[in-house]
Amino acid sequence: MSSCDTCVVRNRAICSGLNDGEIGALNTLGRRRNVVAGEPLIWEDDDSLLVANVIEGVLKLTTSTEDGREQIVGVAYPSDFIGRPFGQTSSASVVALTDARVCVFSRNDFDRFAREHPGLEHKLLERTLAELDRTRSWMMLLGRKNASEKIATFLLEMSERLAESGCAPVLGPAKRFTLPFSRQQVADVLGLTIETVSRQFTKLKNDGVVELPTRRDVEIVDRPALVAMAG
Amino acid sequence: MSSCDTCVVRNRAICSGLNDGEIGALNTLGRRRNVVAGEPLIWEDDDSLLVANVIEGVLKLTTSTEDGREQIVGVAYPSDFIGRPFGQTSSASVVALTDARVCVFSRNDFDRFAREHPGLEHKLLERTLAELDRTRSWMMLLGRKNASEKIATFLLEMSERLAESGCAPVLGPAKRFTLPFSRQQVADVLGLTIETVSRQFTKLKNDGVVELPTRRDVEIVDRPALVAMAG
DNA sequence: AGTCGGCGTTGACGGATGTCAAAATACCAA
DNA sequence: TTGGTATTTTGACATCCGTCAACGCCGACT
Repeated sequence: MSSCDTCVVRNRAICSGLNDGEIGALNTLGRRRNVVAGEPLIWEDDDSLLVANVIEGVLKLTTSTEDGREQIVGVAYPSDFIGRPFGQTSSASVVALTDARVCVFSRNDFDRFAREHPGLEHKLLERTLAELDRTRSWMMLLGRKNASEKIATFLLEMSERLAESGCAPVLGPAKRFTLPFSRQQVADVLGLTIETVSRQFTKLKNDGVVELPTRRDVEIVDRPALVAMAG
Repeated sequence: MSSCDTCVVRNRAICSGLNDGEIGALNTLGRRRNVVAGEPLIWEDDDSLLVANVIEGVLKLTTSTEDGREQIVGVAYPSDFIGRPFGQTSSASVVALTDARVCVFSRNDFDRFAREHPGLEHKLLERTLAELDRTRSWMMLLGRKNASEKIATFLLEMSERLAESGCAPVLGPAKRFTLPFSRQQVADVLGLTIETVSRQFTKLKNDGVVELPTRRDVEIVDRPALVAMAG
């Protein structure tokens, strides 16, 4: 039996552009792989050897300078596609933030298969265009927003992205959620230092806008205030 | 006679994925349009009504906050594709920086045509993936680089992008070029203020790294220094 | 040529955020 | 529970860059 038959992201990932026969063919090329939190899957500037669909978990895409500064340039959730097809090298590293399960393909196999299946390429194109939109709006945040606007925008985005994963019908943004990021990683997403992130979180807590029961859990108490802060 | 026959970007734009018959069909959907410097072509958050290929000139893609802050999130050169196919709204405004000539299509027409021509969609996918790579490396700049690193990186990128336009065989980065940006626009690309940009330019000039014969012209005198500064 | 207006430069100053260091807290394993 | 470690928080201080204001330059137009 094809493992695609039981895949929870079958209807949301780029595979949804394929019929049953095509899925079967693609299935022979890919394999499931578990990645534990903190483990890298793809290295920046390495030959782009593999691509993958995220089945479960959250991964970060990062770029780094030689002197060790890091910027998180993307976050991959279940059903997202990662890796760089049709190119020699990957421009970002991919590292699991939580334990994750992915469906990996060799880049060469995937490229060949995709070129023969326009439906798959179309889904990938739609996804890539959407990711580009999202990335561009993040550039606005990085270039033009101050620390408190960055934090507010970040928390609102998290409450939306982390709610989407459920299959429930349109439940809206989550009021309470668990961040897949450490404070340092939040800083790496927002182009801030860990100290600034920490101070901003403390301020939001003191102002009664959010509650922070643990290091990773967030409860949004005053969403309108957050929206106003996000700018 | 099809205007595509004489199009200077015919072999570099996404149209290069089409044969002569297909080009003829696409040609009936599109029309040439001139855009004068400063004129907008697409508005942020508007219904995405048109897409286009850039034939000549340079255009900026921008996003803005309600209170008027602006971030340039992309720059389109000849042969680049602009607009948002397969989506309802565009996430960025497009405004000409120089007088420009574009080949525009209604989004609906283009979407329909693209879905029927996988070769075109493939070219668009490759272009979108490359643009996403470029955008991500720009996020690193916005989030983690300081003013002098930003300026150095910017000038090096300009010297490469502005050299590419020629048909000459691999002439390498330009030593001397004319910026399509005002100082304010450079600031909007880099997430800085016009004053900081101006001071950094002056410093580079005083240090003998560049010469600035006019407000728009740049000559790179000490490229290795610039590369070292770019981080 | 003279004048006007936009753009760019320069200076003085302040504040937001980074840096460095220490303390506190949460998490984990025994 | 307890101890140990990594993470986070907090504080003091430094600095880079933004803000505000004045001035200068260059091109356009009469």
